[in-house]
Amino acid sequence: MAWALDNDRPIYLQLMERIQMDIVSGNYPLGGKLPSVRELALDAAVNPNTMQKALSELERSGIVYAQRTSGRFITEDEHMLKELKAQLASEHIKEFLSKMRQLGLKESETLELIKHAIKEDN
Amino acid sequence: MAWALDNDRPIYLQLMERIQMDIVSGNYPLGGKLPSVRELALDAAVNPNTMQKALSELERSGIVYAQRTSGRFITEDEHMLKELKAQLASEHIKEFLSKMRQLGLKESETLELIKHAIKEDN
DNA sequence: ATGATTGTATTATAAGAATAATACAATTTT
DNA sequence: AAAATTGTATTATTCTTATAATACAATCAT
Repeated sequence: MAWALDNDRPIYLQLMERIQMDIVSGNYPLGGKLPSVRELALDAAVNPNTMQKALSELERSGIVYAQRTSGRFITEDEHMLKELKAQLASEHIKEFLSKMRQLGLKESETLELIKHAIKEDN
Repeated sequence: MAWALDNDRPIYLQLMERIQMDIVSGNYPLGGKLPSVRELALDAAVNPNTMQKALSELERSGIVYAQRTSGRFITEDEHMLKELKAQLASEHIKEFLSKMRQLGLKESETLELIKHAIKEDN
């Protein structure tokens, strides 16, 4: 699948989020090896330096770790990933509800719209 | 209220969204006059040029219009604002559901989380 | 009439982001 | 042993964004 990047935010941030998503959702296996910087950069149609930046930033959160010459691996800490997943979901919900509130929608209205959208979506 | 800008996206975009929100939600009255560029820039703690850019961009969508020396006004087209509001809500929902799906959550789970968050929120 | 306020335009500067083109040391693969 | 692959580092260039400091013409308020 294409990487669907937009120009409104720094690309390296979008790469971070995408990779984080793929890890948390199990798209990349627990403890497994990530594709190399260069390979990921090719996939995303992005400069290797930009991908490198995204990955090294991800390391600071501990979700991945690099081994200098054999590659970069996903954490084996399952608990950490579950926590992260819950945290990301919580942030999305909070942000979404805030936006809908700012639009002047009542929570009941928002709930109805969501239900409706879910039905349509299939 | 402070304008709560972050550094992850261009400021002028965030200003546009904020002002659009305030208009659509009725925070600024239909057909009313907006504060001047300089005043809004002061409120937002932003350079006047940046605010000017945000406002002139907003004009392209027709939601506001400028009168060269008397100020800038909100459209009187109530129907247009309602359409815009519905469109923004729809976009937020679509984006939100997409993110939750990427996280690996089922729609039923998402729905439950939303209900839970709404209860907590008060 | 005078002074203040309006949107708008111009020029300059600084910082961040992204790309490009290499390079290197360490390891793994052949 | 040689070649390929790994993460990482370096230097340069371009583009966008944001700020800064003014300036101007038209209108409004006094």
